[in-house]
Amino acid sequence: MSAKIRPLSGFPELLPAQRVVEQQVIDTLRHTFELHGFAGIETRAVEPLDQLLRKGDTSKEVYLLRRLAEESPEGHAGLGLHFDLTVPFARYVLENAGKLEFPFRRYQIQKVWRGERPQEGRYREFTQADIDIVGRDTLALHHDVEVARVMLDALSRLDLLPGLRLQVNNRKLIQGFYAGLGIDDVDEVMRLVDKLDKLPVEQVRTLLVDEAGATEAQAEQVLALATIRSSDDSFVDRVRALGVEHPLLEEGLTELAALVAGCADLVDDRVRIEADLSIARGLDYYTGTVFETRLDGYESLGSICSGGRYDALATDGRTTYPGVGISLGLSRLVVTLLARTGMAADRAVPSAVLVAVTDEASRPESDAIATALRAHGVPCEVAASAAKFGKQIRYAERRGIPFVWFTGESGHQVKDIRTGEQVDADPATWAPPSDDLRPKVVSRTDQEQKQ
RNA sequence: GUGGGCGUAGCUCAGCUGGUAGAGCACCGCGUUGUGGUCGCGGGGGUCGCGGGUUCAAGCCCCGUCGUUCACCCCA
Repeated sequence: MSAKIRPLSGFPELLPAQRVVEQQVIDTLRHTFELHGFAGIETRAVEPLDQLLRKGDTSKEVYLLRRLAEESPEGHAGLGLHFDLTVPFARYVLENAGKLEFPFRRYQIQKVWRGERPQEGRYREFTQADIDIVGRDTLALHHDVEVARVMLDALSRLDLLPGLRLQVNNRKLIQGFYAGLGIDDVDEVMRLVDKLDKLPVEQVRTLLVDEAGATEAQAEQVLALATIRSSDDSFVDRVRALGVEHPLLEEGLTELAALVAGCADLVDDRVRIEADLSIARGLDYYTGTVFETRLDGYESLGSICSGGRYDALATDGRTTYPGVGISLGLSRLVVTLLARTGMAADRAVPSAVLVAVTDEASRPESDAIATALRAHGVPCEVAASAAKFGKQIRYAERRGIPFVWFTGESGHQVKDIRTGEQVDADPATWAPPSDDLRPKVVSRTDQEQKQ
């Protein structure tokens, strides 16, 4: 192990005090998902290559698996690391269809891998938190509303986040509108419209005409649709005012209006929902509702939480399992937030107490004190060495441990090293204030107040 | 995959027209023979990413390479 250690970008790793923050987010997500009755599952890290590549032009993103001494003609095992949790979930549903109850609601918080060129918020290994609901043959629209509501609830509970907005749209609405306009290359137009948040309108207009073969009039209407956004169902009238007619458009309008209305009661100043008719999503399997989520002040990150309705992702040829889901980019969110705000836990270890060791001969007595504290739920550790008490206090201070326990001729005493206050205490009953029991995340606003 | 920026101590960086590698912070020790933080004094730490070239002489110039970072592509 004397080889030179080099960092590897795109595979983010956290320090202990940062991991506390991530763990807290994971705990909140799991708690929220379970409150809504979603079952937790984990799928294997690898899928057969043909499964992974069904999704479309993602082949260059997939990490292949091979043994060092691979001898197969292809030179690999035909397996790849999964690059999202939706495709493996679709496979899982088909494989276990006979044992699952539908509609099946599950959450899944796991690592995924993509062969990306890393940059802020883009990693080669990262964690996603997905919720999906899958039905057999049919899945009612109210489940689209449900996944949005669950994720809004989860985001609301993550009070370390800045303001954000869940942007929703509907593929039927877009496709119906484009069909009503007589546009041929619907996918290409959607792809170009998706660039509106990066390119100026005029440039997108030019691209629509030059690359997607739209007429000037069609481009005009496409852009008019894409600029519509509203936090209530007023977008419906604005779309109708454009004068385009198509049955699919009507269906999309109805669905989107129901979705926005169905989430209205969960909105507050920090967490909002908005119909944004420029949202299209690149993935081709979405068939109705689509979601994206943007953090205020973090627009360059892109979406931190995306998903949508997919009516045909999972099918065994005889039965189709339509689904709707949404995926939170946990790493994108947490790693970026940590880096930009310096947010972290107030201590790097769980210990609330450091039990001092007077000399090595009496270490068993210190161990016994620690055992007594743990017996009633106080996380603690025993000093690593019987160094001078000043050193032991510094040991605690460096780690952010708020209390040090001393045992001497005068009996047991516990010292709050932040105030210097030292009092008599009984290891069988003493506990720190509940605020000090676990590491606390120093929140965004706390940090701003300190500065 | 395409294009640009940057690699000097654990961290942030300085290093002049090439001439014997520096600062601050952090870390360790002592002052302080068993209760920290302040202060003072002292100390340990660097194949200047790596390889080659030019030169009497390269951290500095040239080429390559690796790493990293940003933008594009795509996406969580």
